[in-house]
Amino acid sequence: MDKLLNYFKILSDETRLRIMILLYHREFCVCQLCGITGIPQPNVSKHLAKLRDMGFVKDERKEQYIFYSLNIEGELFENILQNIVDNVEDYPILKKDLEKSKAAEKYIELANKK
Amino acid sequence: MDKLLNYFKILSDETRLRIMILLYHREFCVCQLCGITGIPQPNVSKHLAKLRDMGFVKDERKEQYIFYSLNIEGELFENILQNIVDNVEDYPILKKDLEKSKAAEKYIELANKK
DNA sequence: TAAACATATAACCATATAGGAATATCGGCA
DNA sequence: TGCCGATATTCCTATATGGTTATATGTTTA
Repeated sequence: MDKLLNYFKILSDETRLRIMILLYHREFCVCQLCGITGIPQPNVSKHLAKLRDMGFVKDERKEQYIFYSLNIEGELFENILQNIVDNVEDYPILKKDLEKSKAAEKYIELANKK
Repeated sequence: MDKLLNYFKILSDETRLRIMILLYHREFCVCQLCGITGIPQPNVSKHLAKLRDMGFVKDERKEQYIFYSLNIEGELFENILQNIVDNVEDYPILKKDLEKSKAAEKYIELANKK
């Protein structure tokens, strides 16, 4: 039951929901998530750590970057995320995130050049 | 988006999830919810008030009792509740609640006789 | 109208949580 | 090895949340 409650707790915070929806599409590194969402880096890292501890994402280092990806099993959770994505027109913040995520490489290059 | 976040916030608390799953089956009055779940009455009332304020349940007085019922629109939310019910074997607390709810009238009579 | 019951509210406490700012760690590269 | 960028962690604060206990409100009935 705790797992179930944790599902919902995770999704009940706007920052985490934004991250989860992005990761539902593909993996991103921390600086990409920061660039896309505009959320400060320590904040993103802290939420990712919580998501990792709860088993909802996994991380993998690639060179200097650490990429996070979803690590979910069970249809309920996937159905929820899919439904949100299907109705993304109703959630402007999520829609903008997804649009910006199409140029996600940019947020790596920018970080490198600064 | 707030509505969506509220969905998940509501479901991320065990007490509220138990209440919601019960109300997903049919309406109950406060004392029935207390009797079935064993949760203290002020506690149940407070959660119901929050659910009502958020628009997820509605109340209707019938004689001395106030009955609460679900007031949800949209497939996402119903699908979530349905999925939980379909897998109720995984959640012993919810299963026990539902079993006790079959004799829900008992908790009205008991209250009356005490 | 007074008593009994159903429900709601208030006061209080403990805990959890999220964000911001500063700093620490860690890996790659000059 | 020492610097730099990427990420993690710590400290602090403000706020929200849930439970418990006591009390208030409202309805029925005798």
